[in-house]
Amino acid sequence: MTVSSGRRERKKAATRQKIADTALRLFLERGYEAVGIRDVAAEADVAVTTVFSHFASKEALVFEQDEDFEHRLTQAVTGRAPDEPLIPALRREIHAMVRHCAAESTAPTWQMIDASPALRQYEESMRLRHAESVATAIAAEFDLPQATTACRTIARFVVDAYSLARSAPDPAAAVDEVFRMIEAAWEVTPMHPRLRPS
Amino acid sequence: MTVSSGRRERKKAATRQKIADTALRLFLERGYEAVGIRDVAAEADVAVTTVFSHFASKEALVFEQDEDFEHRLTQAVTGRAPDEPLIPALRREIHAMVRHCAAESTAPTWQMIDASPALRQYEESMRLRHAESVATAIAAEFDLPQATTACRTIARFVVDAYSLARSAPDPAAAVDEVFRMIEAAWEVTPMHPRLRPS
DNA sequence: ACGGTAACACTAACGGTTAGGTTTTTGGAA
DNA sequence: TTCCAAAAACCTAACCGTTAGTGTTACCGT
Repeated sequence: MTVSSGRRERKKAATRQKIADTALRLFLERGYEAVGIRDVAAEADVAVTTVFSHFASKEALVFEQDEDFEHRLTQAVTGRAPDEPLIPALRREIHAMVRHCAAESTAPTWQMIDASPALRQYEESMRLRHAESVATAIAAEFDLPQATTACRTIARFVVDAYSLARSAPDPAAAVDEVFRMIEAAWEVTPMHPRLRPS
Repeated sequence: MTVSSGRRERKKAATRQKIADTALRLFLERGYEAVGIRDVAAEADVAVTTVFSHFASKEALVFEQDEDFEHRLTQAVTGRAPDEPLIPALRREIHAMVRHCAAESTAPTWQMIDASPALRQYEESMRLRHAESVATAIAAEFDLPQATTACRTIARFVVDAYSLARSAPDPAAAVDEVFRMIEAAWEVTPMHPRLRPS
């Protein structure tokens, strides 16, 4: 029933992937703004409406698999070692994300993103959505019924760290610098267990 | 020469204002997405191209005068009393801005903004631009040649405070809560004069 | 084999935005 | 006053992302 075992789903996934691959290739070849949705659809040999049935917008084509960064962040919160404090766990994950953006294979894509205001704006609002998820995960971690202002603030600061680091001359050092500040902010929070022994 | 006496500029400003007023009125009457640029232009009795020569986008019509929030923030940094510390000055200004959004007269506009994803996204990226200006102002205040990561981080946190407070149940309390965290972050920054006696 | 439904296609449009080129208004100089 | 250059506004026609409406095909469970 739910496991409607797979040719249909495989074909759907294949179509989606073909669209994403084609789009990214064209964007890198000719530049993001120089390529229209109609170009992508034609080159991928699908209808324009099919493109939009797989991706919510032109920008979403670029951030195809990056939507799972949200999952990695919430996972860093809920799935960390039992004794690992929250902030260092988040720092590790942000470090990994920043490193990934600078990696050989993905670097041209990120340069393209940095060069396009539309893409930068899309990424920022994507990160804001992610921050809300992180806030919820933090709240759950501390048995709060819902995300408090402190949760949401820490989450926001964490995605800020990513954003600030990416545009810094030394991204890794910037992550550490921002996280020193986040750690300090965290310590004046009701959630910080500074009064609880072990 | 530069003072090319004012009728031209006054007329231009008047046109701009008429467009902005008409747009806001229509948006509030019929809803933001239900009103097209062509409607605004017709009602303001100008051409569509004239609208776009005064405003960069449809969203910009709503944030007409809010561009000067940027000025108020940088002013809070550079124009504060000689002995007033940086963070409290910024907190005062954010408090004022949040209060302004909840004011009787502007409340419907802000409700409209909250109801429209396009407007919320536009506002967020506007605030990010503002954060960069604030970062530059902070850097100048500490005789830095350019904005460091710490400057940019504090600036980002400050605009986060605004954003988080606006969506909190008690905005004023939220500003204070977030600023307690910002203050803590500020104190672990190289710029904090904790080692300098008076 | 069959009926339902998910995926895809096609056409046509909508709405924000811009390019092109023209007309009107304005400020200042002859 | 008269005339000119520049600014402001206009008009038309499109471009491009996006969506609605309406089929058509391919797959899945029965």
